[in-house]
Amino acid sequence: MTSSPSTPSTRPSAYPAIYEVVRRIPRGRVATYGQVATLAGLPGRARQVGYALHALRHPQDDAVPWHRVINARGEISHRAGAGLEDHAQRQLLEAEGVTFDTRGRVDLDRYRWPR
DNA sequence: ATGATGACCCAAT
DNA sequence: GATTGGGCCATCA
Repeated sequence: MTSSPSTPSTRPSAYPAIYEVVRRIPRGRVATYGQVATLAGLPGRARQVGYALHALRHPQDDAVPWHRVINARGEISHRAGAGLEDHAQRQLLEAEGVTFDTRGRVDLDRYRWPR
């Protein structure tokens, strides 16, 4: 792409690499924040991944399936005082065939991507 | 400019 | 298994 002259982060969503990786997660699979960070070339910066995803404002993103990103425990992470809106992520994953155990956790050995 | 927060992670206890 | 403490760095007040 003909060079992008440094593009200083003068505005949010300055993580094209992160969105690119998330976009690459196949349907019915999940990835952890740490994985996305590493795959995006930001090893150890898992927090920035979460921040970047939050910048999406959870719209109906088919372009960036944010719901396929979960934490390293296999659980869904959300802001404190999570309400009913947070259940959306679980429902979206279940709709893709991802199962949750009684504790609300996903079996990462089975659904983690890449394999 | 500093200080506190945060869709996190990991090792040690 | 649960808790504690350190690390990472962009964004907000």
